[in-house]
Parts: sequence; structure tokens; C-alpha cells
Amino acid sequence: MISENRSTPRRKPRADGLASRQTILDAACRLATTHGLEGLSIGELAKTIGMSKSGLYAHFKSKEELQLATIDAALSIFGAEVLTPALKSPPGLPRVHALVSAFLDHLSRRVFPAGCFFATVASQLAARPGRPRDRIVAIQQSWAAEFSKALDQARAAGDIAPGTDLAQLVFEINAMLFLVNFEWVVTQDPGVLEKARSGVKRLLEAAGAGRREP
Amino acid sequence: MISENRSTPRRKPRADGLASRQTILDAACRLATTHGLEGLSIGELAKTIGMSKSGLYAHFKSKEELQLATIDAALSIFGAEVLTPALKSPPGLPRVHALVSAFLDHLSRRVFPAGCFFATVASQLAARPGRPRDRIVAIQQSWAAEFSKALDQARAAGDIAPGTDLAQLVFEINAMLFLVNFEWVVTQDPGVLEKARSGVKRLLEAAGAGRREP
DNA sequence: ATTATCTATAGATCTATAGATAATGC
DNA sequence: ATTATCTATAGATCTATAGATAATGC
Repeated sequence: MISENRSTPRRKPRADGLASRQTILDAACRLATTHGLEGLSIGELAKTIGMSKSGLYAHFKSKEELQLATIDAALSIFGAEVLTPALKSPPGLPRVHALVSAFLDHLSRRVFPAGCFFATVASQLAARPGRPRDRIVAIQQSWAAEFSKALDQARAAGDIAPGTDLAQLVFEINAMLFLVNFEWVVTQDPGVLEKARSGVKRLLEAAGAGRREP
Repeated sequence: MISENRSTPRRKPRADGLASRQTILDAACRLATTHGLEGLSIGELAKTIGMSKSGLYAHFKSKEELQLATIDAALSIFGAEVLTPALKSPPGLPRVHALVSAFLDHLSRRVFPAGCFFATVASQLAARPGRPRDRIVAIQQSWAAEFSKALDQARAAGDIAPGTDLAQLVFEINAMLFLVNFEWVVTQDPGVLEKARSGVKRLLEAAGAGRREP
């Protein structure tokens, strides 16, 4: 009776099936960055990659499953291009700067065709209840948590004043990253990235100078 | 041959036609705040206000005209609820604070059902070329220009250090308003509004203390 | 008061496309 | 994977009509 009643597939998917799925999701990430997750249509996606609608559809049980898979694919790209490299930097203040730099660099490298996938999609889904929204909100929170951790380490190391309100600091750093993404998409002007860079720099210097003591 | 070849209508539109148009645009503003301007469909809008699709459609030449009219209607509401009241405050620093307060208050009063119409729609249209996007970007810029003007007055009055980089300051203030809108929509927690309020307050205090001198 | 005209709307209908499913080929 | 097909809905157009308005006749 071994290996009966299991929900895992009997064989692993063929390599070209996986590759095809990856092709779909790569294109979906790109399209969703400009059109939004809800503006992402299966027909347009199929046309983009030169595949039939139903061939594409066979990889996903529903539109929502495609959306969730697209979010995961975007997270994987964001992890490889932004988060993982930044987390190789030393804990504390250097890591805060590394996270900011990595984010701004991924904008100027155009990892996604129209700025940060998560900033755009989060704005679009904020008021639309459902699993995609919940997933995006959770990802946003874990991004903020990385800043929290690094800032806490910086405070422990004495690089930030002991009484600093870390949640407030995370909010203000993230605010600049959030707006700069929008301005970058609209203007495509590298100068706007410097506004965020120098804004965060000044913010952290002020926090280091002990301006936030209780 | 007088009054030939004119493009103006022979009679003025009937009052109920104007009222009906206003009903449509009010509902369109609300729907667009949650669904986005592109997610706004004529069928859903017609159903919401209990009107036939074609009856509604007759008020606009195309979907794009409806979108542009909706943007204008939202601007009119935003002007009446946020901008005009704030501009009654004294020029300079008080006006900067009034603009920020008026914006945060319009969020907590739920003037639109899901945060700031323009923040949401701007995020969605940023990467979608066209007249609606251009109009939204122009409105965003005129909003930023109000801050620029008020901050310039504050600098002239000596409430802000002479060498202050105003564009940078506008960016940082706006960044907090932009992110707080998102967090407000997601959490509905009035506490997040305080983060923006105190963040801006601290920012202006720092600018007043002369930290931005050349 | 009558006639003509115009406005605002409804209902029917058109084409295109959405998401989704079934049968089939390789 | 494809092709064929289904239902629902998108934006858009057309015709018909109720009711308001304007010009005219008495």
C-alpha cells in the first residue's frame, strides 16, 4: 500500500513544462508591473509569449492561481536581485544602507520594466480584498521587517540613538522608497533616485546624532 | 445668416441631465478609488447607480472621456475638501502644516472610500501612457507646487533656513503622505496617520533649525 | 394649442475579448 | 501543448420613445 493516496504527482513534471511555466511567469511579472495584476489578461499574456490561451491556462487552475504564482515569481526575482545581495552586508547600519541602495539599483537596472513590482501591485490591490492582496501585504511587511531588524542591530551597535522610534524610522525610509519608485516610473530621471538616497542618508545621520532620544 | 454654423447647442442642457451626469461621476470617483480608472467598467457603474449602460454612455463620447471627466470630478471634490480649505490658512509654514493636516483629515473622513483618489490612480496609471495619465501627473505636480510655494514663503519669513533644498523637502513630505495613504487603506488604523503627522513635524523643525544651510 | 425639435434615457444588438472547459494531438 | 467552443461581459452603436422646450398659429 505504499505510495497510494498521495496528493503529490506520480512523476515530476517534464523539464520543458517547467521551463514553459517559467517563461509564462517571467512575462507575467513584466506585464503585471505595467498593467497591474488585475489588468493582466491571459489572452494578452499568451500573445506576448506566442502561446495559445489554453496552453498557458493549463499551467494554472484559475486566474487567481496565476496571480498568486506571478507574485511568487516576482518575489523570487526581487529576492535574487535586491534582498539576498543586501543581506550579505554587515548587520546594522551598513545593512540599512545596503537595502536602500539595492532597492534603488534595481530600479535603475530596470529589473522590472516599470519600477518596483510590489509597489505598483500593492497600490492597486490595497483596496481589493482577496488572497493576492493578502500575499502582497505580507511581503511588504516582511520587507519592512528587514529594515526593523537592521535598525535594531544598528541601535544595539550604538550607531543609532537608544531612544529612537524604529517603527517611525522604518516608515520614513520606506516612504521615500515608495514615492521615489513612482517618480522614477513617471520621469525615468536618475536624479530622483538621488533624492531618496540623500533623504535616507540625512535621516539616518539625524537618528545617529541622538535626535530621537526619549 | 446669423447664428449659423455654430457648434454650441441651441438650448442649454436640462437640469436633470446635469444632475444625472453628476450622479454618474460621483459614483465613478468612488468606484475608481477602489477599482482603479482602468478597472472602472461602464456596466458595473451603470448597475451601481441603477441606470442602463447606454443611458450612462450617452453622457460621454468614449470610455476615455468618462475617465477624464471622472478625474475632473475627483479634482473638484479634492479641491473643495482639501486644497481650498488649506489655502485659507496664512502663507508660509502654517500653510504647509494646513496642507498636511487637510490631506490626513480627508483620509480619516473617508472623502473617497479607499484613501486618496489621486495616489491610487497615479500608481495605477504611472506606466500607462495616455491622456488620463498625463492629467493625473499634472495634478500631482500642481499639488507638489503648492508645497513648494508655501515652503518658499516660509523660507522668506525666516521659518526655514535660507539654504534649504526645497525640492528635497517637498519630496520628503510628499513621500510620507504617499505611503501613509497606502498604509491607511490597508490597515484603516488612525495610528498610521500620526506617523505621517509627526514625521512631517520633525522634518520641518529640522529645516527650521538651519540644518540645511549650504 | 399645435407642431416641431431636442434631451435624456432604455432596450436591442454588434464585435471583441474575458476566463474557462472539453476533446484531441504529439 | 493545441483547437474548438462556451458563457459572460467589455466598449460601443442604433433605434425608439417619454417628456421638456421653443416656435408658431389661433
